[in-house]
Amino acid sequence: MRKKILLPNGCSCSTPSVYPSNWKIGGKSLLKKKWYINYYFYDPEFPKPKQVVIKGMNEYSNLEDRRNATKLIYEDELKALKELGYNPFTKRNFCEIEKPKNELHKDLNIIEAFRLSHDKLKKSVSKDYFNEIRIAINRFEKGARELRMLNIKIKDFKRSELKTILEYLNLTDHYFNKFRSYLSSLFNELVEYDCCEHNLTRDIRKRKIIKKVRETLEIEHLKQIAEYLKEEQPYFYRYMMIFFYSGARSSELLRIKKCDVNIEKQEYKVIIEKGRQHTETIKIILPDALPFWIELINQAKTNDYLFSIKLKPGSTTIDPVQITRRWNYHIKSKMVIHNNQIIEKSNLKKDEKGIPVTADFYSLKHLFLDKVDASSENYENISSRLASHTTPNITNSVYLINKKKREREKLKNLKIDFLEERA
DNA sequence: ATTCCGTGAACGCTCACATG
DNA sequence: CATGTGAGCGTTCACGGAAT
Repeated sequence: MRKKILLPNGCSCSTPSVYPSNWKIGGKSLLKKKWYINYYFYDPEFPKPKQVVIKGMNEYSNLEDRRNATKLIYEDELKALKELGYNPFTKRNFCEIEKPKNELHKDLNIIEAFRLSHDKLKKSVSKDYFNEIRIAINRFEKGARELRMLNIKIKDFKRSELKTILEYLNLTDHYFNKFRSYLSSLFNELVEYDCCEHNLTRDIRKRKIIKKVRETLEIEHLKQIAEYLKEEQPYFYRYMMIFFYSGARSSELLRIKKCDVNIEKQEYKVIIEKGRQHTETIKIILPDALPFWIELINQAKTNDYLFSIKLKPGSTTIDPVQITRRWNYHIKSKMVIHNNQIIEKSNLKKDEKGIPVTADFYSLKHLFLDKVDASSENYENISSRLASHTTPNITNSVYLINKKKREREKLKNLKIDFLEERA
């Protein structure tokens, strides 16, 4: 009996034989015969073996050529069987078939399943959110590892086990809930791919959160800070004024290019990135902010971002986090309130203690928006209009577009006595 | 030496929808 | 119409490198 040869994917074959058997040494009379290579292929998925016969060598009528051809065919066939996983039943090379390696299936362990599921979200969620989920999975994996729960298969994963891991992670209430929602996104995918029956997170209670009030500043103090920044950090001051008067997010402002701004119309456009759709939105420039915009535009080249490095026009974008850092660096860590005045910490006398400035930059936006609403009795909810949150339904309606246009025209004339020195 | 910027991680807030 | 949920975007902190 010839030896069986083991092949990829649990298949095997008999050692191919060549007819005539004395093909290597026989004389010219062999040329009268029809040569062939013969072997049997075994695939556990098929009940009977398949007999394979190859005859390509017979087109050579010279004995040497036929021998060589046979040898080549023989070697090629073996190579195809062993290395490419050629399967005579399916006529495909098993090893070259796109493996469902990246596919979700219920036998994956929980972390593998989470990671694959996470990968599927890439197309539909923001970069940030995608990243946050990745971070959450990392942390989850760490917990599961420490609890020796890494090897649980996704199909066997139990609510109680999920709960155990989550509890073990010692998350704050808020982050616990966030975590829960990250995992929920993952489970939604997993359920769709039949990896599990339910979205297990749904059965885990959310934790109660106590809302904190954001610290803010007195308007008077903010004015003083603005004065200070005007002298010491004019670019930051300029940004701050535009930010406050715009009602926009830093992430939006930092993406604006010179060509997005139309000074004559008092308008600029921003791109709001939500999911896959990036929506362009027109926002207006309030009269009080106009000088700052003009200054920026004059300093910028056409393709410049208005707020690049150092918050000056330039060719690169910067991370919105820079705004917070500036605020921390220049205000929070340097300035204190003393005798109801904002002063530099270093100017305090020895035994004097100031009240630290704790308000964060963003909280001041709310302060300002309140002010906007208050100073514009006629236009209720101006601030949300400034922020211009749109929904798809609204943008689709011509009537509403015109209405929005009219509203914008009104805003263009709105004056607010914010941070204005009065004579 | 000081200032600024980038990145990863953790955590916080809130709008816009879906849901009931 | 109130409430829950998903998603986007915000801050804080630590570390480290580049520019000035």
